[in-house]
Amino acid sequence: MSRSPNDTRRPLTLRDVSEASGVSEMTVSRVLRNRGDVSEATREKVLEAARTLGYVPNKIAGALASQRVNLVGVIIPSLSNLVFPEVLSGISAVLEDTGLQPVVGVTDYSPEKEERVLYEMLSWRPSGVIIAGLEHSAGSRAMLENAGVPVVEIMDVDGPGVDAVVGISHRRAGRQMAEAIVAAGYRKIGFLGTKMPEDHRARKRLEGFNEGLAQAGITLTDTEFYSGGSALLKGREMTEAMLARTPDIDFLYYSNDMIGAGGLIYCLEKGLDVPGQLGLAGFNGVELLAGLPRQLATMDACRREIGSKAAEIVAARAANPGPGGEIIELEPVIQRGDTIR
Amino acid sequence: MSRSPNDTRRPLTLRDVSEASGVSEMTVSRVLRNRGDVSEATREKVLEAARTLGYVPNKIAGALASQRVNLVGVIIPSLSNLVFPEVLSGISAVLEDTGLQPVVGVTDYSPEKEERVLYEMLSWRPSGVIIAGLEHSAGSRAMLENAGVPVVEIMDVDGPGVDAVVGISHRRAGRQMAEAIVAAGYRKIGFLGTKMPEDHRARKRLEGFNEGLAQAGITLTDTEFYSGGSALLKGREMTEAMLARTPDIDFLYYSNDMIGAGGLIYCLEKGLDVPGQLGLAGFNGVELLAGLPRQLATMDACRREIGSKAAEIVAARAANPGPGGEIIELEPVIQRGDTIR
DNA sequence: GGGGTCTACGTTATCGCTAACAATTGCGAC
DNA sequence: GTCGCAATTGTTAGCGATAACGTAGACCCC
Repeated sequence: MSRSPNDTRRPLTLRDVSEASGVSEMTVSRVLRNRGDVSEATREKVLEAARTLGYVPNKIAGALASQRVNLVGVIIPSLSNLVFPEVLSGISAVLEDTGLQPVVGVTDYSPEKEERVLYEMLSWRPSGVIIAGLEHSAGSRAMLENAGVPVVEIMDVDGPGVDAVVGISHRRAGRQMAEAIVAAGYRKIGFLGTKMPEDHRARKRLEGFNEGLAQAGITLTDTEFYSGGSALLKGREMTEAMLARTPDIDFLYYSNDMIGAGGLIYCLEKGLDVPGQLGLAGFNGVELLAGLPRQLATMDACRREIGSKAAEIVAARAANPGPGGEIIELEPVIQRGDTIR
Repeated sequence: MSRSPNDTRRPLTLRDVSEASGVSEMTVSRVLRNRGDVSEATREKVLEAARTLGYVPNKIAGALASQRVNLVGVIIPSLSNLVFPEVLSGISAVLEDTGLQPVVGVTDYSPEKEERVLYEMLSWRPSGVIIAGLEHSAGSRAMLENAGVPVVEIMDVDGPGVDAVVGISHRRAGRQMAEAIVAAGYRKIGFLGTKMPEDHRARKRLEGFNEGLAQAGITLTDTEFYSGGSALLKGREMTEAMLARTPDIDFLYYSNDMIGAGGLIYCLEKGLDVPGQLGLAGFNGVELLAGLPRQLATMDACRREIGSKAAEIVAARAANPGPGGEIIELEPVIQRGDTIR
C-alpha cells in the first residue's frame, strides 16, 4: 500500500506498475479496467503490483485518451433546501450501478452563477447534465444546446425544454391545491411565500393557485413574503403578522412546508382552531416534518422520483445515444393531513 | 453563440478558435487563461472568435498538460443531515475566490463506500481533499497518506489525523453538556441517539457525556436508540417510549437537535413541565429550529467555520506548499435555550 | 508442413492542451 | 544602419492514458 522503496514522491503512473509487474502499460491498463483478454496469471501479477505500489489510475489522462468521462453534472439552486438533497439521492441511487458519477454544482438561484457553474461543468466534458428548472440565461441555454451531451431539465414541466424534461407542473399543483381549499369551504385565503424572483417554480405555483381561486370567483385576501433566515421562524413570524393584519382570514397557503410548519406550530400554540377556523397547507411533502403534533396538508413533489427518472435518462443515453427530448410529467398528490377540514 | 457554419458536431477545440481568429493555439490558450502578455487587439479578436463559436475549454486536456486540477474533493457521510450542507457552504464560500472548486462525495457512513469514493476522487488528482472524520479504513488512510496533496480531516479532533485537522472535540462537548446538566440539578438522565456504529462523533459525545456524569457520580438512567425514518418523528416516539418506561427521569439528552426537537414538541404537547420537571438538550445548534415555541438547549458545532477553515488550509497550501499538519480545535458553545432550568 | 484461428500481449499514434523555449517584431539609442 | 531590448507570438515536446491495430505463439486441420 505504502511505497517505501525509491520514494521520490513522483506521482505513480501506469509505467511504474508495468515495470513492477513486467508487462506492457497496455496490459496493465486492460487489467485495471477489466477489459480485453488477459490471462489469469498476469492479471494477478498486475493487481498485486498495483496494490503494493498504491497506484491510483489517472482519470484525467484516461478521459482524454478515451474521450469518455464518467461524470454527470447536476446543477441545483441550493443544498439547504432539503428538496434538492432528496433529488440528489434519487440520482445517486440510480447512477450507482451505471459507472456514472454525479458532480454537484450549486447556483444559489442566480442565473449568472448558474452560467458560470455550467461552463465549469461542461469544461470537464461530462456524459450528461441534469439541471434544475427550465429558465436559464441565454448563455446557459446556448451552452446546453451545443453541449453535445444529454441534458435533462428537472423539477418543472411548465415550459419548453432544451432536451429531456422530468418534473411536475407547478402551475397545476397550485391550481389543484386551490381547488381543494375552495372545495373545503374556505373563502378568505392568504398566501405566504419567499421573495425570490428567481424561484420560478414557486412563482408558477402561485400563478396556478390564483387561477384556481379565480375559477371560483375568489382572489387572494392577503399575501406576505420573506427572504432569508430560518424558515420555521419566518413562517411563525409571517403567520403572526398576517393574522394580526387580517384577522378574519380562514386559510393560509404557504409556498413550502418549512414555513408552513412554523405557521402550524404558531397556530397550535395560540390555540387556534385548526382546521376548523383556519386551514393551512404547504408544499413539498417533506418527510422531515412527520412528527409534528398535527400533519400539515401538503403536496408531494415527487423529488426522489424526479431524480431517479432523470438519472435513468442520462444513463440510458450514455449507454446508447438516442434522439432525446423525452418529457416526463409526474403527478403530485395532495396529502390532506390534519389541516384542511 | 450557436454554430451554424460547418456544424459537423465535432467538438470544438483550441484549434478551431485559433483558425477562426488567425493566431496560434498557444495564443488562444493564453487569452483564455489571462496569462502571459497578449496585445489588446489579439485578445479581443480571440475572445470574439471563442464567443461566436461557443467554445468551452477542455479542462481534461488542460489539467493533463499542466498537471494542475482546480478541484478539491470533499467527502462527507450524508447530505440529508443538514450539518453537512452547512459545512459545505462554508467550504464553497472560501473556495469561491480561489479558483478552486469543491467536488462532493457521499459515503452514507460506510467505510467501504468511503474508500471507493476516495479512490474515485483521487483518480481525478484533486488539489486537496477535505474529509469528514478521523476514522478511516486502512486502505483509505493509505491513500490519504500517499495522495501527495493536502488532506484536511474535519469535524472531529479526538484522535490522530493524517495531515491537517479542523474540528471540535466531541468528547469534550459531551462532557461539558453533562456538567451543565448536573450543575442545573438534574440527576436521572436519559440518552436518546442513533444506532450508528460508524457515527464516531456521536459515539465520542456519548462517551464524553458519560465521563462528565461519572465525575458527579452519576450514570445514565436509561438509553434509547433508533435508526432510519424521520428524525422528528423518531424523537417523539423515543421520548414517549422512554417516559413510559422510566417515568421518574428528569433529563433527556439527544444526540442531535432534530430528534431533540421531536421530543420537545411531544413534551409540550403533553403539557409536561419543561424545564422544571424535565430538561432537554440536543446537539448541533441547527438554525432551522429557531421558530419552535421553545428553544432547545444545544451546543453549536461550528459547522460553517469548520468548513471555511478547512478550505482556507487547502487553498493556502495549493497556492504554496507548506509542511501541513495544522490542527485547529474550535470551541463549541452551549446554548442553554429554554429547556435547561 | 502450410495455412487457418485463437489467445494473450505489445506498438504506435493520438486525445487537447500547456510549459518552456525560440523566434519575430518594433523601436529608440548610438 | 544596426544593435539591443522588451513585447508579443509561435514551435516543440510532452502530460498519462487508451483505441486500433499488429504480432507471436499455441493448437488444430487437412
